[in-house]
Amino acid sequence: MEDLRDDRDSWSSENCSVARAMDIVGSRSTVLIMREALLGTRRFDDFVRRVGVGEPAMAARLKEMVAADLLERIPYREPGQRTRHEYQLTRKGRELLPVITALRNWGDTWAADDAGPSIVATHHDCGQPVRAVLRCAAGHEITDGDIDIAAGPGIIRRS
Amino acid sequence: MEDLRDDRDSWSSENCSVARAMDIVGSRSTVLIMREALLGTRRFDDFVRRVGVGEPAMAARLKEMVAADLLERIPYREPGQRTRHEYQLTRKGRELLPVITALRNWGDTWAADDAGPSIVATHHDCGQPVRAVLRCAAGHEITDGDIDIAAGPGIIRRS
DNA sequence: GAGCTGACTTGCTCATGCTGAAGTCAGCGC
DNA sequence: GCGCTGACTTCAGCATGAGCAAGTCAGCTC
Repeated sequence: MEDLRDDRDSWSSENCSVARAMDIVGSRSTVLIMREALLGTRRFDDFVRRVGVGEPAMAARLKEMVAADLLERIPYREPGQRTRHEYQLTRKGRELLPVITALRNWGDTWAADDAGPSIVATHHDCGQPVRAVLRCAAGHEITDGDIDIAAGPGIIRRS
Repeated sequence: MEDLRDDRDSWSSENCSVARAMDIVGSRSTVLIMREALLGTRRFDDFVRRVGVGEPAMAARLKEMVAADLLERIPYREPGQRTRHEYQLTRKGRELLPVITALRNWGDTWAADDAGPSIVATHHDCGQPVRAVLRCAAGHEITDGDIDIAAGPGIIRRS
């Protein structure tokens, strides 16, 4: 199969999944909210405190994220309390875990302070640290540079 | 080992690798420049055309990325041409491949148009598609939710 | 030495994201 | 039925990012 990189100008990146993903989760606060949500945070004021963003910004971000179907706004009720709403991850949101993990791995390696990473994700079954790695469908792990770029069905060729 | 999520308020996210990574590669255009760089683009005007961002913004972004050590500005000379500069990925930049790949996978699943993805990364050796997956150091693949959060050496406990 | 081209820079304007302070609003506890 | 609390909203105001148009600058070609 041809490697598309050999003729990068023959195709456009109009239909680019990376760009589309960035349009949805491209802002710093959205990513940090996802980090918190993946760590289990659900309530408005916890998000505000833990992400370190102001209330107006948080309200706006959460509204966007519910509209984008990353979070779901669900009513709940603790005994003796009135009904409130919490923000739960949808499947679409939960599937950002590899993205956040890859970002955390990279930050641990290239942007951590001397003390090292503050948190480590570990495999529940064996306790070993978890990382985002590249793997092909045949099960081979990818080491630097073993990748070709092939055309997918949604490619838009330039005239 | 305790799961930190059980007491999320006992530690702060001051020293957060995700936030630090976002401070460096958090903007849409930076990510799209990384996409292009990982696809092999090196020259200023190619970046401008392929990323679809204006020249002033591109010049500013590239300068930032060189300062952040994601790219290196290297002089080169084609025969009959004068000396120019190209932008080559550093190791720090190349190691963002899992992040971009995870983002592309997610975009393919959740934000692609009906035609499907426009490009597919394949393993050079076997031709199978490549994905970013979570794996622990013992080699187990992580399926949804098998993750604990443990304290790392850089954790900052709240007083 | 005039023109061309690639790689920027400058200047201006618009849009977005965030901040801080203050206000609103809905119920449960009393 | 008054106050409290959690969850917001409203209102300036600032900083950043991006767009477009135009200008600059170096050095190779002719």
